Amino acid sequence: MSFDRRAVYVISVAAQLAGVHPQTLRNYERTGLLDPSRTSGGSRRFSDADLERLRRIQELTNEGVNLEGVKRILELEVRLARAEEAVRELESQHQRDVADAHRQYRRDLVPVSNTVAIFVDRQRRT
Amino acid sequence: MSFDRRAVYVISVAAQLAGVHPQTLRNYERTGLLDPSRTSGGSRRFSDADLERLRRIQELTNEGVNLEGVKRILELEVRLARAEEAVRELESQHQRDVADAHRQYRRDLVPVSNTVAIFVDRQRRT
DNA sequence: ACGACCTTAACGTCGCGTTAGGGTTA
DNA sequence: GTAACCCTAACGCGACGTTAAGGTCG
Repeated sequence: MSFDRRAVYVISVAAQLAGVHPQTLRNYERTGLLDPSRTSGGSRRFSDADLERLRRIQELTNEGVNLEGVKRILELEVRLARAEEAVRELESQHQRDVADAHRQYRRDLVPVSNTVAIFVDRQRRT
Repeated sequence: MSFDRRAVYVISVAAQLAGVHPQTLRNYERTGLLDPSRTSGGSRRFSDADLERLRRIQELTNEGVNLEGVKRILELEVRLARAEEAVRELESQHQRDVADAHRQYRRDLVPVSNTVAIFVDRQRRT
């Protein structure tokens, strides 16, 4: 569930872990689908995040989507996840804010209809 | 902005309007990308909605996305639009509900701290 | 009865995964 | 020094737009 953010896999290992030809990974980088970091010597190093993305790329290409399609789909999936997260966030915030509004009054308010006399001291108001 | 929902275009006209070979439209239907209605005689009839979708398909394929990718992208775009609409809807509903909560109390409640005496008639409560 | 529709199938191009060849890093 | 990395380029297969051939609707 939690990833090591460091880029640790050389291309052959990354390729093996994803069941892909190493040259395929170079192709993906060239077309902008992946962006692994590099050592000072110029070798690629893939992170867990790169691998996760790579596996999603594999799923999509195996299902017949070409690279241009994969690129757009991944972007749309990110945007969709953000929007759905925003919906969940708004829904819970809605609950809280409405409940707070009620609580604020229930704490120290009394319905006028339930009182026989009220004397308001407006001077004391801030 | 508003479309005629009726399917009125024969395949040659639809193809011409979208700048596409008629046979391409038959391919799109076969792969499930379009679903024009049919006359009793078996001829295809395309609606404005079909044409709108067709133009979006053209945009994507011209940009290098293959048909499987187009199919998924169109679906994701619908889901994204729905989610973003839900966000807007929740935001305005939030405003309304919180304001309503306040209004409900302001109409007939008075802060306890601003009164010098309250006599509650609990018998009258429903 | 002729033109536009229908279907299935063949052709051609292009994207992309793989392989090959030659040079550099560890 | 050898094994794995780097790059560019060529090969091969499959997807897809187009064309072709033959039959049916209006």
